[in-house]
Amino acid sequence: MTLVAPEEWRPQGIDDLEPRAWEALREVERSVCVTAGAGAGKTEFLAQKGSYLLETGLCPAPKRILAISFKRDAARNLSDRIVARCAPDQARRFVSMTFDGFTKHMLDQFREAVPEDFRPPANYAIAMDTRDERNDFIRRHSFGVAADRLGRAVAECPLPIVEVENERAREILGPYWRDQYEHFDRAYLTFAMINRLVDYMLRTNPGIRQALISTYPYVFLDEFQDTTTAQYDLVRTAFGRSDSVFTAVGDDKQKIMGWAGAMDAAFVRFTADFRARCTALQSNWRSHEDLVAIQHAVATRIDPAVEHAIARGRRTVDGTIAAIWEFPTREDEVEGLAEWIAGKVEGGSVEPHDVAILVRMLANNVEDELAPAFTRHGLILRNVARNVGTIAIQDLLAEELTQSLLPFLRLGAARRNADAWAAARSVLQWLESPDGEDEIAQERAIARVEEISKRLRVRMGRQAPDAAANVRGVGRLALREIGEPLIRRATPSYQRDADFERVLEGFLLLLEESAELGGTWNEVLDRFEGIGQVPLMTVHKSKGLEFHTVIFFGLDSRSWRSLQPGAEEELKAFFVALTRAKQRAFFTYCRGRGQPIEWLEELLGDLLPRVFFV
DNA sequence: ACTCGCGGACTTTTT
DNA sequence: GTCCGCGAGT
Repeated sequence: MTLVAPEEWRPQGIDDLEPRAWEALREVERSVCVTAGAGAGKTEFLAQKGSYLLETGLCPAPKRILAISFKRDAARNLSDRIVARCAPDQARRFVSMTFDGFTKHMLDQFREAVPEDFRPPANYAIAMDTRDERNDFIRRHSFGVAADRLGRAVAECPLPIVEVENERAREILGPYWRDQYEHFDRAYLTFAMINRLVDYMLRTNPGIRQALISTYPYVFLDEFQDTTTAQYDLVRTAFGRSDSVFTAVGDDKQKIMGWAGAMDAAFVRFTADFRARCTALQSNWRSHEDLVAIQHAVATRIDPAVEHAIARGRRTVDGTIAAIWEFPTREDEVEGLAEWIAGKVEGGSVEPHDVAILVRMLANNVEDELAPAFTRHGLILRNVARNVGTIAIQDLLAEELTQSLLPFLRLGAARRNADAWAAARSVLQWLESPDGEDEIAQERAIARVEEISKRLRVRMGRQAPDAAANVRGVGRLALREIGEPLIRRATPSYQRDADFERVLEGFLLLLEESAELGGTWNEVLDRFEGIGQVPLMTVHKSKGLEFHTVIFFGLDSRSWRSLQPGAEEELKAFFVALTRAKQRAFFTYCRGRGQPIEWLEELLGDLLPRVFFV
């Protein structure tokens, strides 16, 4: 394998990196802490740095890079970018995992090394850490604690429990761990527990820690601002005071997970503990200049020392690009919103799926409220958090099953679809060798894609998507042709029948539902993917996404806690909503639902004018 | 039957 | 920060 000299290495797929990104990329001796604001190209930066380390041999075989993300699609996205750039034997040494994937992997590999007092049995199961389950425990033992506090305590108290200082926590956590191990048909571990077990195991086994350090001289941490105390403790136990070089990337201005345990001042602590050098990327590739100016005004309120981002997006719309829309009543607000979107869509200036409706919370309730008005205006609202069966639409679309079946269904619907071809081929590649071990022959892959899509084309040509049975049948045929056992083997979470069935049933239900309005197979698949529909989601779910136009619905104190100074994360949530927009951002509000926006006017002045609807 | 005060939920990811 | 439900008290 030929290596590139570090000074000759160039980024791939993009023209160039900004100077700050170059510096952070070339820093391979010392840990770096990179603040990547909205639209700064966080994932792209990590992908470039990964390629740099692998292609220059700065991370030589058999050493590896460990990249830790929070969400599965973020981990996969990063890994895909590395695979697209690097030679297979290099890409294989880039280990991109979720935090929970990494800790579970560690526990499974080194379970025997966990001290006996807390060693879980080999056949433990994963418990979803729901509020209901915690409340069930609290009721059974008559403890007077809130479910959220219990969850926090489990995550924050290191093992062994006898050494926990807080007496009350000790009293509750002892029974909690015992219950999880013994109360049910077998041991059920939550990810927070697994985190603590691995931390305990590493503290008591310096040899394993050494092996870990020597395997991973480089560690990437994505979305660092959301790291929980438990995760941070584990990272420090594993890699603190070692030579491993960290690249932590995130944006403290977008820290909106504090209520779920995200650590305060993560960047400050990290910088101190890992003697990291801090830098901030300057570009915003997402939004245009006028939006960036507004974003900056809010950013300054969050962090007075923040630099002004350099807007790299081009403005393509005329007129007002940001405003507060004020309506007399909630009904007017709903109607005005639907009418405005319908007008823009009919005018052809924007696609429905590029206009996002963001809410502070309770998206399901808002869906019920908005849907009738949207229907009247010929729009389809898509609440991405809505469950089909027992899985949320947004999660379903990111599932391996969906990602595997959809390209083939697309090819079944239309022969010419270059994107679907490429996607279908990479699905087969991944199924045949999930670890990228041996390349399947190009011709064979092409032949199989052709063979499978031809069978689907025949069936889909014969049967229009007009009966539920047809639609389900085609979905199942795609699964059979590609190979259910193959898909299940390649995806750890599909090993259990119940988990796989849950995703498959969701897939078939959404497909069925997408066919209810009739049309061609391609139209059905568009509807399945949400093309032509207006997405609705909470600000939290919108994190990391971007839309042409963003409309925040309900900027009132009933759904939005005080935006007063001090309610830091609320302001940050407002910032996250604002920064999802590429072109336009509006905030709706109706009189008689509180007056939370005074400070906004004071802060943004003419930048965010109020527009009165009657 | 009513009020008052208190506490909890809201916002989410993960094999 | 606000809403909702619950139990205690009138």
